[in-house]
This record gives sequence, structure tokens and C-alpha cells, in this order.
Amino acid sequence: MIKDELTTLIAKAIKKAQRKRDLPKYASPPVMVERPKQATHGDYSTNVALQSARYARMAPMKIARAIVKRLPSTEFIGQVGIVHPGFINFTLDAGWLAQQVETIRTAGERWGDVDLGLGKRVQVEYGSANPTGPLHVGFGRNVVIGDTLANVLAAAGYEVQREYYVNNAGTQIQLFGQSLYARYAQALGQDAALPEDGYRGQYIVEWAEEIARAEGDKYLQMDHEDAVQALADLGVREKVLGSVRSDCERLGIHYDNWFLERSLYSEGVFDHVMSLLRQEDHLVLREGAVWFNAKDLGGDKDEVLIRSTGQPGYFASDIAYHYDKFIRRGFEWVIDVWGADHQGHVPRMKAMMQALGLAPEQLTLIIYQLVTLKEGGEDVRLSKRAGTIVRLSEVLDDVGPDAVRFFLLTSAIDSQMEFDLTLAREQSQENPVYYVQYAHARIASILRHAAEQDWSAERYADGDVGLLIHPSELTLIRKMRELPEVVEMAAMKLAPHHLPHYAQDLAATFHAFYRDCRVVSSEPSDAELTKARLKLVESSKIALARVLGLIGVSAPERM
RNA sequence: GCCCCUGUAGCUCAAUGGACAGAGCGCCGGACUUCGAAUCCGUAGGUUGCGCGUUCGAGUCGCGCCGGGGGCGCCA
Repeated sequence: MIKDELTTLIAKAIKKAQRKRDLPKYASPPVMVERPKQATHGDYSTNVALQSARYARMAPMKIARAIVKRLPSTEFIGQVGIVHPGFINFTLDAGWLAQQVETIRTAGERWGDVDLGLGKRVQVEYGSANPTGPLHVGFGRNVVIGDTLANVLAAAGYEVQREYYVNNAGTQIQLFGQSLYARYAQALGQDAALPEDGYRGQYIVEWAEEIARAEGDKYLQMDHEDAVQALADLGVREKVLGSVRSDCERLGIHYDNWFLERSLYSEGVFDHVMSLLRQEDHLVLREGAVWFNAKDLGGDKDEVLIRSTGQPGYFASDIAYHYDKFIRRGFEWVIDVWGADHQGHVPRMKAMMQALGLAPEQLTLIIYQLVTLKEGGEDVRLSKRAGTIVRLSEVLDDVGPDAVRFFLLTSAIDSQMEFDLTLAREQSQENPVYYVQYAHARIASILRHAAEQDWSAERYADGDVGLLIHPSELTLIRKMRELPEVVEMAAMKLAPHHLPHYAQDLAATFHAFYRDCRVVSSEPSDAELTKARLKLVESSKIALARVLGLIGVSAPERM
């Protein structure tokens, strides 16, 4: 990338300046090349002269001049400027920029790809929640972040696997089964009580009725324990995962693998990992329970693995699960996407990594802040067990998948966001996603119009992009060229929110170009310019479609 | 009490330690007689919660205070 090439060139220039005695000998701080916020400061900028002042014991402006003096000329750099207090600003060469249109057209749907991952395997696990009810709208943030992160990492050259972990073992599933059984029995006219901490949501009633209608009273005939288990399994498999799949489908999310917690037990992974931990002396017996000695490995406290009842807890499964990911399946890097309500688990997960003989950095825990829900300015309190949830599917009905996805993605992972259902419904048409999509549809329309005027792709194939010299044309090309850098940044920082912001920016830049430059001209003398601009328009379509694709929303030809 | 995240325009949110803190929505005013007005142009709106400090330079880093969210279970 240009940014990296520039960094290297500057570093070389510094060394050369030192050899030629323009600069004293000193260990240069790392060269940082950034994109200035302000267009008048050029396309790239470095503060290395400012950073070096204290080591070189020279005025930054003088250092900057010395560096620039030794900078070799290259095809892509147009102008180099030195600005007080010591910034060196680079402007890309206009002719070189124009040629980038061809680069983008050649890259096609791979425009934006970056060689960062070098094919390294990474697993992104997201969406995993207790499968005891439909997906909640706040949880939508989890799947959208995870899925977009996976898209970005794939674009950045990683080999990505997307996984959903089905927690189909443990006490919550037990409770879910009991709740379902009670509602099922009620549906068949029996007098049955919900368990103490049972799931009280209306959806359990609905599911129970559906099961009663489809299967009759066969579960009442069975042994109670077996019936609860069978209903729990059926509920998870058909009802919960059914709704998860359908929500994900609507959001354009497709998993590579659905991993069952229970398989860890049936395939012996759990037992194996426990004996491993025992061998390595990470287990302690205390008060009839088996504890993991997390404190010895930097955890904040020890954790129960197997309760005194003999039942393994959630964390025990998690250890076995991650053993499976890293050791059995050989992932070098694993990313788990968790809500802030799980932040307290981070230390014990890091301790677990050490206990398994793995580097803690191999496991990245993305902790996103929770979405607080409002309805007309009032807080909406939520509880899956109490049944007061707002289903993701309802919001998808009201607002639409593209707007939901875009909205949930726009905030940084660390910032909590407020989702006002009333406002979201009212303003769904104002969602910025439509602004971006409109730009894409507008481009499609221009290309259609061009084809009608006999400007088909074949007829402008020999257009000369060197004719693109209008400031708005060049601004648009500059903006398109940022895409790979945005992808790289989003991948390195695991920060998907940069994408929707960039998308809006790109769309705005296109609209400005459209305002200033007539594309399809009826003047015969404009024929060559029309060809060049059609190429530019085509390349913007490529860039817009790509970023929309990464965000996971559609790029419509018409709207 | 301790730990994590956070406080930026009326609202929802951006800003890899850099240059005049930016968008969208909302408000007000303007632009469709050749490519899509779901667009564009313009106006207003800020002591970046408060106070110290580090730095050539702080919305960004450190410390303290105040406010918001989350966590600290043989639940997940």
C-alpha cells in the first residue's frame, strides 16, 4: 500500500540525510504516516520531524527540510510540503490518481482486499447465547459485530471460520425444558406449574401449544425426566435454533459451523481436558466441588468447574470447548464476541489459556457494550426468564434488516448505544444506510441510462482515464482509494464501525461528483470525457458495492 | 467497596497522540427544462462532564472528583 511505501521512503530519506550530514546521528523514532483530516494538508502526512526534534536536538522545521531534500521522487507523489510546526505533507500525483480507476476496475469485487492475514486461520464465534428463547434485539449487536468482523478479516486475507456455539447442556436448558413441559401440559388441559425460576415468556406458551398440536400427548406418556429432556432438545433444535436461523438469514448471516456443547461430553473431550488439568495440578477439591485454580495463573479468583452435585458448570464446558478449538481443530487465533455482561470472565479465560499451554493472545475476547432499549424515551427492562424481551425478528419486521445492521454497526464496540424502538420505527426511512444505497442505485441508473444512449461497457472500454482532472473526480478517486486502508484499520483494531462511516463518506463524495460533473453528455465533442467518466462511475459502483457487502447490506440497482 | 466500559452539537454517534473537533437526524432558508430531489447548496448550533498533570501538541495518555452502563454466584 502507498502508506507503507511512503513510510519506507521516509525512513530511507532520514538515513540518507544522516549519511550526508544533513542530520546528526540519532535513533529515529518509528515513522508514522497518517491521513490528515483536512484536505488542504494533502493525502498523507508524517509527524516524524516533530517526533525527532528531541533526539536530533534540531528544530522540527529544519529536520523536515533535511528529510524532504533526500526524498527520492516516485510516480505516485505529486507535491511534498513542509508546514509549521514541522509536518511533511504529501499530495498524490493527479495523473497517477486518475490511473487508479483502472486499478479498481481490474480488482473488481476484490477492491479493498488487503494482505494482512496471509492466510492465517481464524475462528470468529458469535451469536452464542443460551438457546432458551428467540434472539433479543440487543443481542443483534452481537451477531452483526461478529459477522462483519468475519467479513473484514476475510477481506484482510485471513481464512475465517464462522461458528455458533449451541449451549445445549446445563441448568438453563434444564429449566427451559421444565418450562416447556409445564406449558405443554397446560396446553393439553393438565394442571402443571412452572418451575420457580422458569421461563415465563409468552413464546414458551406458543411453542408448547405448537408441539402439543403437532405431537399430541406423547410426552405426557413418557417418564417425566425423559420428557423434559426430550422437550428441551426439541425446543432448542426446532424452535430456538429455528428462529435464530431465520433471523440470521434475514440479516445475511451464514455460519460455517454449529457446534453443540453436548458433543464435548459425548465425544470425551470434556473428560480428557479434565484429566489434563488434573495432571498439570490446576484442579483443587474444595467443599465437595472441583475448582479451577485460576488465581495461580493470574485470574482474579478461583472458579468452580464441577459443582458438588457432580454437574459441570458453564466454565467447565468453555475450557473443553476452547481446547477443542485450539488443540483438536488447530486454530491459531480465536475471536469470541461477548456482551459486556460477560466481561468478568475475561481473566479466567486468559488463565484457562495458560493452563492449556496456549498463549493468552491467541484468544481475543471482543467485549461490546450492551444496547439499552427505550420505547418513546422510556427504559425497557428486559429479562429472558421473565419473558420481557423485544425480539430481533419484530424489529426486523418494523425497521428492516439493512437499517438494523447499519445502525448496530455504526457505534464503536466500546460505546454503549441507545436504541429507541419508537424512534427507530419513525426514522427507519432516515437511516443513513439508504443514503449509501441510494448512491449505488443512482450509479446503476446512470449506467443504465448510458447503455440506452449507446454507451455500453464495450463502447467505453477504450476510454482514457487520464482525462479525469476535475477536482471532484479526483476527490472521488481519493476516497475510493481509502477503502483498503479502512479495511486494514478495521481488521487490525477489530473495529467494524469504521466501515459504515466510510460508506457514508464515499456516498457523499459520489453525490458531490454527480453534482459537479455531467457523466453522459450528448455533445459529440464530449465523447472521450464521457467514456472516462463512465469508467469512473463504474469504479465507484465497485467500491460502494464492496463496502456495503462488507457491512452486510444489499447494494440495490434500483430503490 | 473493588474491577471493566463510557461522558463530544438539541438527539444518535465519529474523530490511528496532531493542524480550524466532524457526520446523520432535527431546525431555518435555497436548488429539479438532458444522467434518480431517498440528492445537492447554505445558516444556526461546542469551554469535548469538572480539575490537575505528561507532551512541541490532549477529545484521545496518567491521577482525582462527578454522572451513566455492566460485572464481582457451586447462573449463564
